[in-house]
Amino acid sequence: MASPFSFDSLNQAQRQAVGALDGPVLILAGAGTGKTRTVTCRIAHMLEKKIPADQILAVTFTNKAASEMRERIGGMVSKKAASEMTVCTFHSLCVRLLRGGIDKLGYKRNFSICSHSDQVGLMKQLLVRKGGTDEKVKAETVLGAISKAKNKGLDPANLEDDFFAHLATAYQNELRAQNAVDFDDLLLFGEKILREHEDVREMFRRRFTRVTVDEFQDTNSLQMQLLQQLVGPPYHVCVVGDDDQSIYGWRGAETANILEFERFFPNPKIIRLEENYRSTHAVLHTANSLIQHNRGRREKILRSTRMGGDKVRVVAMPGDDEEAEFIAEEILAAKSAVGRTWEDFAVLFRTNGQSRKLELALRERKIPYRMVGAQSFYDRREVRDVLAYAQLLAAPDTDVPLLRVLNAPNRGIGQSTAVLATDWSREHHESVWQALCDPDFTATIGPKARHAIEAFVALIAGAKNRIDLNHENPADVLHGMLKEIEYLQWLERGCKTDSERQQRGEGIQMVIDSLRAHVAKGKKLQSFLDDSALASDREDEDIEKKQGATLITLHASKGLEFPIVFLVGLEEGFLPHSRSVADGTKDEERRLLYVGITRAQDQLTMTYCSKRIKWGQETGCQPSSFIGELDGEHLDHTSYDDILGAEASSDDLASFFGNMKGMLDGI
DNA sequence: GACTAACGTTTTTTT
DNA sequence: AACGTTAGTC
Repeated sequence: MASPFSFDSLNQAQRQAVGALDGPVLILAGAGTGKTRTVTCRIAHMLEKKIPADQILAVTFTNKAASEMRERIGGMVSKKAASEMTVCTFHSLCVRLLRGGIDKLGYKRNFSICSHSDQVGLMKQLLVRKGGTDEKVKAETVLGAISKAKNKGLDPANLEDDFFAHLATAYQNELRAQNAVDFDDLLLFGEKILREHEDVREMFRRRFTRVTVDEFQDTNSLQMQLLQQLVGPPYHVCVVGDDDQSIYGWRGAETANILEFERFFPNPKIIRLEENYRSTHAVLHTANSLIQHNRGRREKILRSTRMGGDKVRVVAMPGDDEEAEFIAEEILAAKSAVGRTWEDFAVLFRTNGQSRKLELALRERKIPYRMVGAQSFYDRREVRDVLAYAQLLAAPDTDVPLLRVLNAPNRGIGQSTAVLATDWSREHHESVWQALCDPDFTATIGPKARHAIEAFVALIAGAKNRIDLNHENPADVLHGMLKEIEYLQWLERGCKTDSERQQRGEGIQMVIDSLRAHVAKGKKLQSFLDDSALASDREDEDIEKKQGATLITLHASKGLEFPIVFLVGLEEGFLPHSRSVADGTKDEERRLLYVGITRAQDQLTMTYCSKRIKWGQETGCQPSSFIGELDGEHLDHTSYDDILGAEASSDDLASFFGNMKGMLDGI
């Protein structure tokens, strides 16, 4: 059969997966088994079988993954069909649902989505208001508990801790008063509407007859409930995932969804993709030997299609300095000897804090590198501020963004005035914005602050009118407003370095440009804010363009692959992390290491140190207990000294001096 | 209301 | 070591 998606190049199990279009299907796709290719082929197959593109729904974990999948399918079949499919995250699907029907739950359809920083801002406010005296709880802790409850289908108002329950109730009331929802509410409310309104549910089920969920091991129970509402008989639903790569349990991911799939959708076809095209036999054997120590998994053994391969090295290091130097030297040596490109190398670590020494060592040797993750774009101050202003132009009644920029730049509305406004708004059951607009309120304020408030209200209202009434481009209006208030100049005054100043300016420009591009596509300001709130937190687009060796956390490395991988800090307390040992989630740490190992295509080196600088203090380290779980057959357990000694006695003098230099530099 | 100094904290990260 | 937060001062 001649197909647009090269059916011939698929293996037995992959073909089975592509062919099984009807009824529930569970695809257990091990690392490197061609999961993405299989899923995209399967959807292409649907289109070939004349299933209308607009009936196909594919749910991914991130928006980035969604656009990638759409692109791949577009390349296989027609661009047109790909654009007619719905490929998105659970959250964006729910936004669409709620924009059309959230009024059923008593919210207005122009609701705003509370970003993470908005949530924290709101909770901090509540803590001050409710906590009063000595409560030492952090906003993130409370929000975490609320989120966990929501994702488990529990009411946060019934949290065990009375204080938390009280805060949760206040938090929810506050959101409702501001006509705002948080990320979890999107799923919660979406599920509720589907469950309670048969007409909406039936409409969705007729609309989407074929549902695919990718990265299923990362879904939580709320998402599972949502999926159940979304999919009706005859249950043409396909989920794809790997329980061994479930590393987001701390965020509520339920491996039960994948382990007990048949409980939710009876008699599924279960297809295992076990043929690995990525790694050498040595790497894969080592990975398999580790993951077998986990209980309660869907048994599967990855088979390598690439026999042999270099031994996996485990290297004992004296300290973290030597570890960084060693890896930098190894990269340098392998680059010139075997003719690798910088992009072939990756260094994986457990915590972001472990990257600093590595960065220094690489920089010293002029090895270009790219850090994935580290500083979140949407956490940058100027980005948050500008988005807050944009939010005010769309709906000024949302308090958190308003309070955020009320005095940024300083305009003489300080903390005390902000508190007065907030109190007034609560007493009168209105938003802070309404309070600021209310002459009865401003009359209670001193003349200086009153004039400042009037100017602020005029600024926002004027800009909003230019968009709503004059239909000017929101990007121009926002840009003009920032210019007018000299926002950038104010920000720059607080900068210490030129590069910092430049970065701030770029951040502002990026938001404006992004808004402009959005408007050019014919979308509204509100939809820009939705997308920004739901956008993946990282500047992913830029990372791929950047050149160099990759420095990345184990979590962020999932889904990626590299010819040569270094995995650092295999020490008890780091991997497994001490907190996870305390929480009794060591299995997840094992999966994390498993994910790290299976990133390697050709060569893998794991290191551990006897001592390490932690929080500015030298601490002794023990090798990770996971090292002992690795099967020795393809393992080469050595030490830093062994390797240096061996190289010194060989004829490779260049390498010897290279290492000497490395050691001296490290002192 | 704005600025500075001491203080405490530090896993992973997406929506 | 490095960051953000908070309390205290001008």
